[in-house]
Amino acid sequence: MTGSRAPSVPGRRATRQRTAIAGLLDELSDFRSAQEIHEELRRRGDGIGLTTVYRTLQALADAGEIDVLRAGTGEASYRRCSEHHHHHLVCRSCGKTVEVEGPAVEHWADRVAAQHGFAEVSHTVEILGLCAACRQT
Amino acid sequence: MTGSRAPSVPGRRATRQRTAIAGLLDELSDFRSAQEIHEELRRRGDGIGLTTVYRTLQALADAGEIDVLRAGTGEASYRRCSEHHHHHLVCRSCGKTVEVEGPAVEHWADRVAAQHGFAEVSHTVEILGLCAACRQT
DNA sequence: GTCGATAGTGACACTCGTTGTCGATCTGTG
DNA sequence: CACAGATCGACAACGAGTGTCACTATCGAC
Repeated sequence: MTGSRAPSVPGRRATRQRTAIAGLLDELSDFRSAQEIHEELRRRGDGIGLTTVYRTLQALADAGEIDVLRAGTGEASYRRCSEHHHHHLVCRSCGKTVEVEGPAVEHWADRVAAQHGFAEVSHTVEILGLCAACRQT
Repeated sequence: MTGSRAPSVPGRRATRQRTAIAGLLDELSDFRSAQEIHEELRRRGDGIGLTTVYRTLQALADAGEIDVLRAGTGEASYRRCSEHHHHHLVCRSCGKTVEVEGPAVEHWADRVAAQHGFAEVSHTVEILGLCAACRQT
């Protein structure tokens, strides 16, 4: 349960806009684009600029507070995630997201990279599929 | 006349431009963006339009003849690859690319997806690192 | 070989996500 | 409270990629 904490991480100051974005991210559980977040905030009456949303999301991502997912078009989506290393299982229809772990995958990636003389290894693993609910229809 | 194979896959006709693009892809072993391919062809004297390069690469990708990799910015890179399912180990400095296989990863992805009720599963796995040569410097 | 239908080409305008600019505004501090 | 500097946001700019459409090259038919 998230009681209260400092929702500002971007730079340092706590502003109305940053609080609003952080709050919305806490509510949402699936990946949302910057534009969607901007729209939702405006719908709620929070006057906020698109530029600010972009900058704040990027800062949060840089700080590791939220995860970024780049869709096929290169459009970025954001989501508040748990802190430990994990990957995502995303429904390609409704966007439902499940965090998954795979120690075996981590080891495999490191091993393969080492075999080819690569160091400072990072990796991206995303699984796309159709969730049970979306298949029903 | 028709001593060589048919390098055209996009639509059906074999044109000078398509032959040039296919030929260049055969030479290169690392991922290149559409713009880089366009520049290189022009440098060689092949008069070719950027639009045509984009369309041809996309058609080749749709036909499964080449692989697409989307960098952080969403910029797409293309590369002629082997036909069987594989993933890439890419040097983040020089772009050197190695094809790798990981049956364990495939199974893991399918299993995890099934556990959460997901079907029609696809996945992306890319490993980024610094190759031996780039570390030396 | 040459004709003609038509797939293909490419200069250009345009979309769209994202970033840069810069004066106005707000925050935390002294 | 006053102030320096962080932050905001309207707008312009950017860059990858796509749509348009008149012109051109390919290739099957003859």
